[in-house]
Amino acid sequence: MGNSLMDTYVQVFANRSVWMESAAIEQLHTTARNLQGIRAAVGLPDLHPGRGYPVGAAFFSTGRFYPALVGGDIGCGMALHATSLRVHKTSPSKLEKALGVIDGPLTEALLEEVDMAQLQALAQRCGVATAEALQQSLGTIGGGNHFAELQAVDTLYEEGALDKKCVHLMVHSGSRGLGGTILREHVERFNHDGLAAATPEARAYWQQHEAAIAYAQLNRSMIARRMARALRMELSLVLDISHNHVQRHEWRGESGFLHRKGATPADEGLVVIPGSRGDYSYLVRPASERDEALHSLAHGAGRKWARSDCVGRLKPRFSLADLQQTRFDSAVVCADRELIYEEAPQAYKDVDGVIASLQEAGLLTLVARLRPLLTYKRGAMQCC
DNA sequence: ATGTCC
Repeated sequence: MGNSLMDTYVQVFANRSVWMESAAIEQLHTTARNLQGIRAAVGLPDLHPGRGYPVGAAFFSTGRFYPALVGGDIGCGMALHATSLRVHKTSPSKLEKALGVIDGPLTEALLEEVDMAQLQALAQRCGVATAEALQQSLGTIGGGNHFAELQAVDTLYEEGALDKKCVHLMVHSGSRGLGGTILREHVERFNHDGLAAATPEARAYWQQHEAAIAYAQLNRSMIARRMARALRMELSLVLDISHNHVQRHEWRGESGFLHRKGATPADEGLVVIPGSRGDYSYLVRPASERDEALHSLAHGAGRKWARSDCVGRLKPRFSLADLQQTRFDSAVVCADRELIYEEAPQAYKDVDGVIASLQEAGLLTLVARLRPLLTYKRGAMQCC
């Protein structure tokens, strides 16, 4: 039983310059066809194949929603902070030295800043983790495409949008183990069938999902605060936006559910679209009135190569030292030899093509371009 | 993606 092709809107937003895997397009169509109640599926230009469902996509459904479509990293997103550090007073090597290792659990001093009652309440609401477990991974970046990056404002397209003198901090992380546990327990009970709206099961998932969203946001905030402490800088939050979630949503007169799987909301104000760790990131203004891309934008450059192909493709050409610096002379801290190959700029699409695609479709205007000074992926303690 | 899988 599938959805009628006539009633299902499927659209990919990418110009000819963007690397696009046919497997990802197939996943988009298969998902739109096979999950009951899907009315619209949109591929953003960072679209790439995922485990069954594509990443860089948004799906609108009525009557049911699909936790498996959100995936394991519920609440994953981007935060951007302005800092009190002056660009001209610092350098990648200074930053790297001052930062040290920030992978492990938070220290006592930082934990004092955490609202333990909030953590307790989150643990209670999600029902699958203790407050102690949540505290253990709080303030940790994680693996995969997650990172924290200190950046300089390279170009301002909107005058006064950011202070060019200030270093900015971008954090990409999520709910760590919590979201994965919620998804695993859900799939054990319901497979990939999704949940009918307004049932007790739907309400139960919704509560866990809300807890994971809040935990992911708190996690990003604590990552920023531990970096602020190490670098003796003040923070001022510019934005914090999740790109993995499901929301109640109205689309073209129907009310239903909007799933974003690596898709940034276009209806929550300014957002950031990061490039690879050796590329620019963009602060953009979404065209919030436009509905043809399901009120969503790309959440990054998008992978070009599968993780499993990266070491084989890049090791003959690039040493570890090559990958620890970039064309901008920024530093990449990543003590995990496999991860640094998987996350090499070559493994990602060109972010300028991704941005241009969205710009040409009238889905955004540029606000600022940010250039990496130091990207923190994973320090020495955790690896091997 | 992963208090991750070998």
